[in-house]
Amino acid sequence: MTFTPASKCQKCSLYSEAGNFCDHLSNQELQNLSSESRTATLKRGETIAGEALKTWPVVAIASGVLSMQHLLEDGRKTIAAFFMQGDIIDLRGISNRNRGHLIALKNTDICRLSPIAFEGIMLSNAGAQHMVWGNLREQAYRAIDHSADLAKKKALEKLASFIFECRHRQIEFEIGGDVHIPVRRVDLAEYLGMQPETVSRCFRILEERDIIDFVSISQIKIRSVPVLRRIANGENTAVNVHQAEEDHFKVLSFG
Amino acid sequence: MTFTPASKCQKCSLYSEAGNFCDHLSNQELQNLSSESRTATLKRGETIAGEALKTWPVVAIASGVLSMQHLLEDGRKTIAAFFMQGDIIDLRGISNRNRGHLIALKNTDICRLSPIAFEGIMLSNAGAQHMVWGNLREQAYRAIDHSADLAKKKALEKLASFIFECRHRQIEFEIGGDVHIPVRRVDLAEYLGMQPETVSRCFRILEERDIIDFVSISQIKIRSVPVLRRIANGENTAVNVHQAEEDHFKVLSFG
DNA sequence: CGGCAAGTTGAGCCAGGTCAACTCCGGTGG
DNA sequence: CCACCGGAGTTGACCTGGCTCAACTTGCCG
Repeated sequence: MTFTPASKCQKCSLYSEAGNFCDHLSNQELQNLSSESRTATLKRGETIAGEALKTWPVVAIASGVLSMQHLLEDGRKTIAAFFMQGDIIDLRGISNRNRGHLIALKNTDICRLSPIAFEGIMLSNAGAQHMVWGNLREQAYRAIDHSADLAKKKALEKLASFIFECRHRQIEFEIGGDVHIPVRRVDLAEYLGMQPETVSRCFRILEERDIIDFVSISQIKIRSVPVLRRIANGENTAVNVHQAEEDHFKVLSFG
Repeated sequence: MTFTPASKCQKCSLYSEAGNFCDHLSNQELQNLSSESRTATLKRGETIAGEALKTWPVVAIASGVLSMQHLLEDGRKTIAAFFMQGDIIDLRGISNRNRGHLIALKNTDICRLSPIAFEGIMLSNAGAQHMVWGNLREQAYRAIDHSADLAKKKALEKLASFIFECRHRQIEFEIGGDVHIPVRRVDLAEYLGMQPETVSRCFRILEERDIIDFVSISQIKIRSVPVLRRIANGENTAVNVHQAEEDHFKVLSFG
């Protein structure tokens, strides 16, 4: 029952798609890392147990979506971050404080990397180090940007930002122009700090104003990138186009 | 006019305080890094020019507070993250997108590290790599936690969380028990995504309920850590103590 | 084709935003 | 030493965006 690395790695996107972590490794490194690591598939709603994270604090995502969820005492739930294909989550030295839980939002393939093998590669393989370092920086600045979105933006603006975030993160060569929303409305609401009802209403507003079209519930087409961009950037004029029209009608009815 | 590393480094906290970056370097590394790097002092409100960040994208903070600020088109401003002593900000490959600006919130000493020297150290010095890696992870998870705070917490809960964040980040051996708020009310409001007026009101509520005391405007004493913790964790019972009393009065006046 | 989860729509309400007035405090100059 | 100033913080009164709750529609799966 000895597996060669190839058997589990060759069909894994972390190895087979350029730019991902395992793509940077030498055969020797891959062989070693592979034999010391454990793959798993999580179904939607499943979480990675806290115990498992202590011995396996480094998790690479091969496909799907993982979320970092925080739960308040009274049941309010927040999705603080999304992790997708290619992201490497390094929780070493973090588990002791009351961090959130890693929960799958759809079926998700992960690979728990051996911390020792991982650390060794990080010291000896400049290319791999560069990639992981860049990924972590990306995670950090993504979280910082997300904080900025949550802090002062209105619901519509947050949703517009989110659509751009999806577009930016999805693999380029997908269906031309369309943006894929990879999570349910509820998850989206928890990520953006709003209610599912509000998400629904805001989508409808964007649709009514011909800024986006729905191809399916999770697939949208941006009809006017500039307008959506201006909304995301908090430009009042963009949000108030509709408002201005209403004012116009009021003036008419008064005259 | 040749400076020995000692002249500018020996009085710098990045070198002199244990655990910071330069403390991990060999004399040779320090000498090299020092001669290739540039120190500077920013006054409150001053920013690091975008141009400078392209050639000097790695900034270490020796003292003071830097903020990452995002500006919306209509003037709304957000502080997305704080950076303090010991933090290393690595903006390589980030400046192209519309990230925020680095603005000092008080007089701040920084050191712009030579990217080349920095990269070299990261590849050869395991201890330094470990420290920087840990610091970046800390930044990432701090931002993720902050997102969780912003998303679903109420004003009072956010403020309580912030007090704990301050307590956690300040150097341990400071004035016993007191928590130092290192920024102005306005900055705090921008960080927590609320109005300065609301910050003020919430501080007053915490004070009225004997949960905190003000030693000075920027120095508070936590009188009940458990209660403050419960508020920060979003436990309704903690927030509603006051509410319950009011209900009681209502019942009385009705009877 | 029933049953359940996900999403949408509507009506009412409240936490916190907004605006304006006021206090407090450290610095400055006569 | 006091008068003055400007920036920071506080307080009060009012108003609204988005939360809440409840009913409804839609779509998926066995």
